[in-house]
Amino acid sequence: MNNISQEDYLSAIYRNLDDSGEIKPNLLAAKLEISNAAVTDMLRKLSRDGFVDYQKYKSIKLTSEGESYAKNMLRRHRIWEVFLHQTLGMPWDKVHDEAEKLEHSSSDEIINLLEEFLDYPEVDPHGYPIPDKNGKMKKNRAVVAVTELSENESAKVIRVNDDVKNLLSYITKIGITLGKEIFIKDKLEFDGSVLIVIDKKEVNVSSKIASNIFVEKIQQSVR
Amino acid sequence: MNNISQEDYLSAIYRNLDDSGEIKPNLLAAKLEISNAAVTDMLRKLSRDGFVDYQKYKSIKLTSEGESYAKNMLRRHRIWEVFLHQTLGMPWDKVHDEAEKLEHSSSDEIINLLEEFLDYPEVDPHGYPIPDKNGKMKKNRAVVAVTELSENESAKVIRVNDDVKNLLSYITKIGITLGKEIFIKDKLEFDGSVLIVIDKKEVNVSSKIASNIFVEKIQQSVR
DNA sequence: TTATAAATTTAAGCGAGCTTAAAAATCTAA
DNA sequence: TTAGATTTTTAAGCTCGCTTAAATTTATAA
Repeated sequence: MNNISQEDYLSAIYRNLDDSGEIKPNLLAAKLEISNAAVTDMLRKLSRDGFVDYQKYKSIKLTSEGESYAKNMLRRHRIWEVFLHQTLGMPWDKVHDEAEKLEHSSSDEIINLLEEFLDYPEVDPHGYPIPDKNGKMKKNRAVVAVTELSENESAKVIRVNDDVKNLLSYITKIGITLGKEIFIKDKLEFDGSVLIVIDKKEVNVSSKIASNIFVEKIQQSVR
Repeated sequence: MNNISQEDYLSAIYRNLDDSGEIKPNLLAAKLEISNAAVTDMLRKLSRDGFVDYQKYKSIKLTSEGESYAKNMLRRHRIWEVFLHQTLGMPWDKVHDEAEKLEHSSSDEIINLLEEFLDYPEVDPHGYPIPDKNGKMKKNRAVVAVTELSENESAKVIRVNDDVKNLLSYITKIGITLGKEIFIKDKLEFDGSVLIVIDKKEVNVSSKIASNIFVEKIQQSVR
């Protein structure tokens, strides 16, 4: 390919597919923050080049070629994120934007060398799995959003959505990192927010934020 | 700035300034492999934006802002080269092209972190000095091209031009690396080529290549 | 000095990727 | 079922960075 714009489209499509593996042009336009008309335009090109299945007024699917390409972009992105965070010590709420630029400018050769240097990491700094050279990717661990937890449950943070603007920097402020234990002290019906305990401090977290933090429940030990 | 094309122009201008700190549009067009007309076009924009001093039909100069910008691009480029070669083990004849892409996609923050990680390298893998954060750069070491050596002189390779296509991969084939000692066995008048000894093997090197290899003479010990 | 060559600019035009506005198709809810 | 809302496409137009061709300026060499 060799085209930043087309790569961005493929990435955005892949990241936002619905349960049936499709995405509507309208949502894609919103994610890319461009007009619907521009999306229509580009879809014709991506279709012409064999990356998407596209028919007028229909939802968009990726062809298998498009999917491999998108998955490879995801691989590049996440490997760069690991490098930036782990090797260079960049905070996890900054690596997404930087990786977004780097992923367009690096050959597969660099990515493979980086992967080796990093000793084949399995997840990025936000807990998302990294596709291997052949596009194989571990399934996301079976996690639930914090909104799904009940009162008095404890859980361990496994993954955090890195796609939503400013979410991460807020999450960082209240002390959440991967692996951290949290305790649900209270769930507030009227706005869906959750009162959680982190590091012995109580924080009220809005439902929007809680729905983007994914955890594994910790079995309460019987005393 | 935030513009790959303009960054490429500034880099190319800076890298190819003549002794009086100027470059002609014609040469710039050749280096960038585009038409003279395109250069004229872009020069107006770079001038409008305060990066170059430009008057119709005159040679191009960089403003101080343009020079800082270009020097920073050089810094980014060379730090990436060191990383690719030293940390990832990429051959020195491949790092230039890869760094050319990465240099446009990395914030100063990444570059500064990389520099620290690499422990403040002074030269890139081809022996060129790396500007520091403030744009300060060690002078190139006082070297001479291999074409300047006389018969029976020994010398140590200090720097190699990384700008000329395919030069490096050829140089690598005949065994030249930074720090390597060479011995001038013969100079052939009729074509300017040089017969040099590397690792006890004799190689005839054309004057074009020899003029791009820079060395320090080694004082012959008196026996 | 001047004719010719070379360099540079101007002019017209092209494709990519975007925009807004209007038209057409599809969805949704009474 | 259908009217109104929403989504999608089409159409026209913009900027950017490039091209080729022609015009103009500058450099060179007889």
